Amino acid sequence: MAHVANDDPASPVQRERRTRILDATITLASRGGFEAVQMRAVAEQSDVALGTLYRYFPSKIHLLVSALAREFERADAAMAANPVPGDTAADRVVHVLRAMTRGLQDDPHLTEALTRAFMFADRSARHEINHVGTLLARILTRAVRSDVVDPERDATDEELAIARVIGDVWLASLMAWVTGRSDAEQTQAHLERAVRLVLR
Amino acid sequence: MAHVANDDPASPVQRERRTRILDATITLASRGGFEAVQMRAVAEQSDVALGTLYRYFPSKIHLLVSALAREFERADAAMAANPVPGDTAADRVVHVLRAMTRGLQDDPHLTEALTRAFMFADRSARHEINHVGTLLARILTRAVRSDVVDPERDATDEELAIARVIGDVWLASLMAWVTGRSDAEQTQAHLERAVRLVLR
DNA sequence: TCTCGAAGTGGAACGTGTTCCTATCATGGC
DNA sequence: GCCATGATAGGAACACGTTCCACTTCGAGA
Repeated sequence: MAHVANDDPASPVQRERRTRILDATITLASRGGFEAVQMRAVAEQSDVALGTLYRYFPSKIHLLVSALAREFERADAAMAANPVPGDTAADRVVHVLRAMTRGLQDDPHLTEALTRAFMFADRSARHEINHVGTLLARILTRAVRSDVVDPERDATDEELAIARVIGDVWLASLMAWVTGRSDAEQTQAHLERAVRLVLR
Repeated sequence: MAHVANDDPASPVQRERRTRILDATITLASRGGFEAVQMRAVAEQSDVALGTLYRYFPSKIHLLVSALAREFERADAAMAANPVPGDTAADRVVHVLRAMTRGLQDDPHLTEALTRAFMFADRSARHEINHVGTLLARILTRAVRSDVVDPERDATDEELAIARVIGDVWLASLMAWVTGRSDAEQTQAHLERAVRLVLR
C-alpha cells in the first residue's frame, strides 16, 4: 500500500529508478498514448520488475499523473527563470497559455495520455492531482501578477480566483481538444476569449 | 461496430431495452460508483445478454456518458418548463448551478461514475460527449439570457462564450469535488466567485 | 405461411491492470 | 564477516472490459 513518497526517495538508487520509470512512461505515452502505457511495458523498458513498478506507483493513474507533475515542475521552473513577456496581465496569461498549449499539441499522444489520466483520477490520487493543480495555479498566478510592485506580497484572493478560473477553462479546453471536439485554433480562440472575460 | 443510434431506435422493443439498460446503469452507479458499473452486472440487471449490451453501447464509457446525457436531457426539460428565478444573469446562473450541484451531491456515487466516465472519454465517444456539452451550454445560456426582450433572438457570441466559460469552471469544480480535493462549500464558493468574475 | 437476414442468447476466450507468492539480493547493525 | 530485514526479480493468478462464436429467436417481405 505505502509507496515511495515522491519527494523523499530513500536512496539515490531509488531516485534514479523513479526517474527511469517516469522516463519510460513518457516515452511510451509519447509513442502511442494512454493505451500504449502498459504496466508490463513500462516495467520492461525501465528495467524493473512489475512488482517494483507497483511499489513505486500504486496504479497506472498514479504513474501518469506523477509524470504529468514532473512535466509541470519543469515548465514551472523554466517559466520562473525568465519573466513572462507582456505589458498587461491578459497579454502575459495568453502568452503562457499559448506556450503550454503549443507544447502539448506538438505531442498529441503524450497529451492524450497525461490528460486522460489526470481527468480519470479518483480520490486515491488526490495528492498527485492536487500537486498538479497547485503548479498550474502557480504558473498562471505568476503570469497574472508578474508586474506588481511588490512581488513578495501574497497574491490577493481575486488574483488567485482569476488564476483558478483560467486554469479551469484551460483544463476543459484540453479535454475538448483531446476528445477531438475542438481543433487547435478553436481551443486557442476560446482560451483568449475567456482570458479577456475574466481579466478586465 | 455500428450500434443503435441514440435518437433512432428501430423499434419500440429496442427503445424499451435501451431504457432498461440505462436504468440499470444508473441504479448500479448510484449504488457503488464507477467500479460498480460492471458490464456483466448491467447486462444481467437489464436482462440482456452481454453481446446485446455491447450492440447498444459499444463501451462502458459510451454507456455511462449516454446515461449522463439522459440525465441532462431531463434536467434541461425540467428547467425549460418553468423560468429560472433571479433578477440578474448572475443570480440566475448561480441558482441553476446550485440546483445542479445539489442534485449531484445528493448522489455522490452516481456523480462519481458519470463524471469520471465523461472525463475519461476519448475520441470514439465524441458525439455523446458533445451532446452533453451542448445540453450544458443550453442550460447555462438560458439562465444567462432568460430576461432578454426577444428570447427568439439568437444568443450573442458573448453570451455563448460566457456560458461556455461557466460550464468549463463547473466541470473542473465537479472534478475537484469527485477527487475529494474540495468539499461542497468550497465548490459552491468557487463557482459563485467565477460567475461574478465573468458576468459583470 | 415460409424464408431469410438481423438481432439476441449464452458463454468461452483474450488482453491488460492489479495482486500475490517465493526466491534472491542488498544493506545497515553487530 | 554475518545476520536480519526490507527491496527486487520473476512470474503465476485474478478481475473485468471487450471480442467472438455457435446457436436460437424474431420479424418483415415473398
